[in-house]
Parts: sequence; C-alpha cells; structure tokens
Amino acid sequence: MQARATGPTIDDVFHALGDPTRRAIVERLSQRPESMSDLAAPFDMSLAAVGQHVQVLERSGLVRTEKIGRTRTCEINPLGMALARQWLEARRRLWETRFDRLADFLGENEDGAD
Amino acid sequence: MQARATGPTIDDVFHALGDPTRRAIVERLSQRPESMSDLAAPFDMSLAAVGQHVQVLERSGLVRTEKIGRTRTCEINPLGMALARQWLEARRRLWETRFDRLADFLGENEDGAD
DNA sequence: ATAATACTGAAGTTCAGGCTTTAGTATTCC
DNA sequence: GGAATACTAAAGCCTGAACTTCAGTATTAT
Repeated sequence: MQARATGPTIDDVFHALGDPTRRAIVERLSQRPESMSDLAAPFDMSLAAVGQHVQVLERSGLVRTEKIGRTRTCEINPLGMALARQWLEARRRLWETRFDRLADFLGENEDGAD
Repeated sequence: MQARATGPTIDDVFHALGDPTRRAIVERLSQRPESMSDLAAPFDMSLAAVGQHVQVLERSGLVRTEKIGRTRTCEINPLGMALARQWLEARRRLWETRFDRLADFLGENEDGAD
C-alpha cells in the first residue's frame, strides 16, 4: 500500500520548524550528524520524545536518517531548508515587485515628465 | 506597564508561519494590503478568528497594521520574513562549511594537488 | 439621532500535538 | 547463551492554541 508517495509539502516544513525543540535539533545537526542518543542527551526530555521530533523532521524533508546496526544516525537534509527558503523568496518577490510598481508610478508622475 | 518592549523572536516568527491559515494570509498580503474584512472574506472562518491570526502575525513582525477610522488595514512587514530568512541562511552556512571541510579533506588526500 | 458597518474583547469548546511511560524488537558485548 | 544497549511502537495524559459566539466600542452613513 505505499503511503506518502509524494514528497514533503510546505506545510510539513513550516509545521516542523514551528516547534523550538525541532529547530534546536536542526541547529545541532547543522554542525554535525549525530546518533539518536547523542542528539537527545542535552534535551530535558525522554529519548522517545526526541525520536518523535526526528520523525516529524524526517517527514518534512529537513532531516535524513540511516540506521546502521542498532544506532540511527541523523543528519541535515537540504531539501526541507530549500523548500522553506523558496517559499520565503517567492513572497519576497511579490511584495518587492509591488514596491517597484509603486516606485515606477511615483517616478513617472514626478518632475516635469510628459 | 508597557509589555513586550523587545522585538519579535525567531520563535514568534516560525510559530506564526507554522499555521497554514497564517501563511495564506501572508501570501495574500504579499500581493497587496487589505482591510480586515476583505482579508477575512475568502476564508471559511469567522472574522474574529482571522483577527486573532493577524494579531499573531503582527506580534511576530510578519505583518503591520494601521487603523484608520473603523477599518484596519493590514500589510506585509519585511522584518519577520528577514528574521526567518536569516535563521535559514545561518544554518545553511553551517552545514555548507561542513561540506567544504569534507571536500578539502578529500581533496588533499587525492591526486597530487596541493 | 438612529442605523449600519467594522472591528475587538472575552469566555467557552474542542482537538491536535508534545510529552510520558511501558513494553517491546533488534543488535552488540561478554 | 545471557545481559546490556539503542532504539521504537503504542497508549494515554495534558496543555496550548484554534475556533466559535456573543456582547461591546468606535466610526460612518442617512
């Protein structure tokens, strides 16, 4: 039955980044990959809880994991970050072109043009 | 009593962007400023609910509003977007330098290059 | 002045999501 | 083999946050 054939959505990404613990995990993994236990150690919560956060991050394309033997290693997945960045950039383009049009409008009605 | 003297935090911004309705609001406002009512119209929820979302967006620095007469006009505030973008960029720099160091390591142990 | 509009505040309801605990499974060590 | 390690799945608890409704204020229109 192959659920979740499609990749992560923008909603997945921003929902994942909305939680401070998950952002902290992303920050740590931005520096180096880590095992589940090492990753969980500094947090004031159970290993299981951190595991759940990692699952959310994985589904959102922000983290990639691989299990070797009995340890699972987690590392950053650029895909999720790219999705987030693209969304922000797209919005920025929109309101910047709005400002440009405003500037054009002000510009052509200024001075002795025409 | 002047609460909230300090500006919006990263947590405010990403929490705000974590909700799909609020992202939809940001998308609309990226195109043009709108009154509360106009903004709320297309959403399948009460005006009050949209108003609450706008408050969250305002506290997070993603939206700016101004009340003139009895209508409140909402528009994008670049500050929040900038905060989000900065956070993403900072993480990206981290793991990219990690990759660079890896590349350097591989490079210096390869071929005769120096 | 009265009515209509455009919000705004407050209180209550509901539910998703973050956490815990417990009980597993798979792997490595001795 | 048995004991320790490293997760993982499942169940339940609990809080925060999203939404509603309703009542209230300020502004504009007639």
